[in-house]
Amino acid sequence: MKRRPLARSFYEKPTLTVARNLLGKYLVRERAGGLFSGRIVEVEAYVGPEDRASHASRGKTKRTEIMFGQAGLTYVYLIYGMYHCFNIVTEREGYPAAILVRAVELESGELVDGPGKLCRQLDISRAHNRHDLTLGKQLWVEDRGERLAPRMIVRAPRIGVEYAKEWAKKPWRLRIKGL
DNA sequence: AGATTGATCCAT
DNA sequence: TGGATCAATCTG
Repeated sequence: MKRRPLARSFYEKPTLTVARNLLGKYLVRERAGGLFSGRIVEVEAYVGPEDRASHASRGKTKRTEIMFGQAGLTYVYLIYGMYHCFNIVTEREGYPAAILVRAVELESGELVDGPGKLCRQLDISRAHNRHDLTLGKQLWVEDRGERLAPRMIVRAPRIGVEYAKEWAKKPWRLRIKGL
């Protein structure tokens, strides 16, 4: 099967637009045994330097500088010393924004619900930090023709960011309805 | 509700 | 250099 990674232009757009467009796309992982993929069913947007829920809101550090970088690259970090979270950088260079992929549906139909479990399942770790998703190697996102009507997308506040006060209320978690 | 676990960040 | 924090998950 031909590899058709989404182009950089897909990611160089307003983060909420990219987030919406990511739902129904496929996250593909290349392993020794072949290709494994999951249909993206839930994401969260982290947008701009003001967003207190975003790691980038405390400025550019060694860890977070990737969020200020080129769209279409990954931001993978370790959380609670145990779990990895997989994010995709969006928008223009210099503007910190990314999308956390929270849940996918495997080819088997199994729902992998939660960013830590998702990374464990697809064997994604910090080794994949700053990986370029537009190359179609090891890890990428592809379009398999699914188009979601707006009414199929449910918006809700982001998980686990209560410390962000006002920003925690923003409905920047997007999920395919019925999952 | 509590424990887990270690990288990161910043101030003591 | 020490300690608080954390975009999560599991167990009870």
